[in-house]
Amino acid sequence: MTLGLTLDTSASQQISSATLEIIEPNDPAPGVEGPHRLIAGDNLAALDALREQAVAVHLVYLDPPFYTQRVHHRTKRKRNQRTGRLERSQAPAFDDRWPSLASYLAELHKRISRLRELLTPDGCAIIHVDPTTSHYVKVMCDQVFGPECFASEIVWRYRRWPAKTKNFQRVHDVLLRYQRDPKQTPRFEQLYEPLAPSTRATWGDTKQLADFDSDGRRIRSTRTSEPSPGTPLGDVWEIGVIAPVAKERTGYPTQKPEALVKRVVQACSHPGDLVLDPYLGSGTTMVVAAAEKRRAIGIDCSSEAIEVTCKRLQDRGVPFQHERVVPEPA
Amino acid sequence: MTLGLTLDTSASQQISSATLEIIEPNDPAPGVEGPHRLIAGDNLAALDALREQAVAVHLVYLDPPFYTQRVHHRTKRKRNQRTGRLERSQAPAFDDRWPSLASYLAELHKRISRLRELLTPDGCAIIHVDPTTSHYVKVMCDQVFGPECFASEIVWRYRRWPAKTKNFQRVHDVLLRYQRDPKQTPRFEQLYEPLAPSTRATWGDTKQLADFDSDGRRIRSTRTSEPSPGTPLGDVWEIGVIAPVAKERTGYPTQKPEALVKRVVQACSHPGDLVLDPYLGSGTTMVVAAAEKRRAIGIDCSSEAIEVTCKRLQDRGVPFQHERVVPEPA
DNA sequence: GCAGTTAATGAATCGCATG
DNA sequence: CCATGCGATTCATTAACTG
Repeated sequence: MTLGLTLDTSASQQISSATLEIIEPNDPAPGVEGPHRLIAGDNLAALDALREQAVAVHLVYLDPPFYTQRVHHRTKRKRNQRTGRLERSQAPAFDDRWPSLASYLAELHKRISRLRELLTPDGCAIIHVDPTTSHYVKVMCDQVFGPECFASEIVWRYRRWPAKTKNFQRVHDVLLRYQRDPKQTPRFEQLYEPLAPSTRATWGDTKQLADFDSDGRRIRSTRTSEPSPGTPLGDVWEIGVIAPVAKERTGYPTQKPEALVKRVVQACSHPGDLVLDPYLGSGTTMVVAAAEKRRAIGIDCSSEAIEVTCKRLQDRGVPFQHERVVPEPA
Repeated sequence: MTLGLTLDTSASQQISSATLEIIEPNDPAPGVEGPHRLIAGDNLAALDALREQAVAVHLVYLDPPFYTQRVHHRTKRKRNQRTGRLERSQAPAFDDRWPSLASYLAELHKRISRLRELLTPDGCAIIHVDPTTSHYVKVMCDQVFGPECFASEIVWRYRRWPAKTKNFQRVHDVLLRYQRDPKQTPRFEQLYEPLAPSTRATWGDTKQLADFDSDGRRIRSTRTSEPSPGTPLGDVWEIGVIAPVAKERTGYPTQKPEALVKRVVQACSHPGDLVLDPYLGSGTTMVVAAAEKRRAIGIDCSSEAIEVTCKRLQDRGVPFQHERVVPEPA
């Protein structure tokens, strides 16, 4: 028995020779290495072009389609001038239908193989999936990175309306984190979360100190007066989904909360670093990277995605360079 | 590329012909179908023997070794009579070292294939793993049950002493739930968890009701006066690990909290049902099943496990039948 | 201004109607 | 009869409004 399925990855190695054409240039701020780049077009070709440009990224966050076998739509709202009523229109944003799980994984494999090569040795990639595909994606990623490069399975726990089902409500997504080189000290900024209520009740808000007797045996810990920053952040994150009426909501489907991406960016990169998102969607990664003083490259083939992101970056006053993938004739 | 690894499962089909010998019989309580059964010996042979007996179980919970590549020890505490000091001794409990991940999965595959056949059509199996092996185990289980039988990835989130690492703290385990037959209405008892604070603040403790106007358009929801039981239980469970000094602690390694197993038992079985645990360990499943008025079968090959469980059941006044696997000469 | 109240609505799943 | 689609369900959350 082979585990599950066989992927044809022979095509994974063929490098395309597309180039990136600058539609609207933008000069980086003084002292910064380059501008934010928004790239419209196929991410596979774009990644090859970035390799040609010897781009080195510190963090990749990718939120690929989840193998839902559905087309996802963008919702636009408009107030009807005559009636004064809010009206909604729908436009297809991306197509998540696949012939098979194997074909889905094969396409993802190509992208992840290339992403890996763009990473700095201390960089990492974070792949956002859901618990119906996460296991297959993890096994596939172990092949790309090596199992020893697997760093974390992060669980994003959210709250939402209940579904009518004789099963436990599905209320989590999964983020797989891989390091490029496990021998390097990873680029990692320690974040903290609040102490558990039981800990605060017993120990207050100051650090505990483990104590040992003369035989090296553990004895009762002592309270210190040094304030505790909280407990080091775990791999289960409770962050709300974007509320239906929140200002943050763009109408782009599958939009992820800024709070989630912000945590990824803060923990896995430093200010000035380069962050890449090859499935940009509504542009959350670029918005967050800019706010956190990182430099961002975002890629998406959906014109709806590019439109939403452009608008969002402009609204925030984030300057960026707009580019386009140009396939090279063979 | 094949995904990860190839398992030799040809041996999985060979059914052994072991029998179960009753060491100490026990009559079931009146009106109950049979006694709790504690079976010492290899679980593979025991499962074959249970099949011979046409045993049908409603729920399987299994907590197999996690592929830690270590031997795990039981800690015994004793007060030294002369010095009055607490002294700890260690005895090997189980060996979790494997030649390869493939061999680990192959052994688990054999057990899970047999477990599946013992399940009632509306029954389910819950496999407790950790996030370093869960993905491979899920892919393997998809082969045994069929991917459409996968019901839930349950995340057990616990709190513990932080480790010093340049990574997110690992604070979760994974429980994979599979149904025997997805066309059957699953045996599932709806449990609830408290409403989110924001919901209570806005809506109070009563149910909301969606409203629609005459055109079928959504209008504002109304408050009802019917009290809400809470929100249907999700697939992320926050349950504390057993504290190092808790009464519940037996000294057996990898012991799981009763609260965790209780939730599994309450949600996935009814009173009077038969619950099976082929990696019994400290006996938590039998203790919880008995307390929840379910009937239990526990199997373990470790004499330390059997000893701990016997003591624990006796301390709780739970009567049980003690049996032993007797390999049949070929 | 601030706090408390009210309004608006996403989207998972089941069950039933429809083709 | 099987596939498809739509209606019903109902927490969770923030924005807007009100006193």
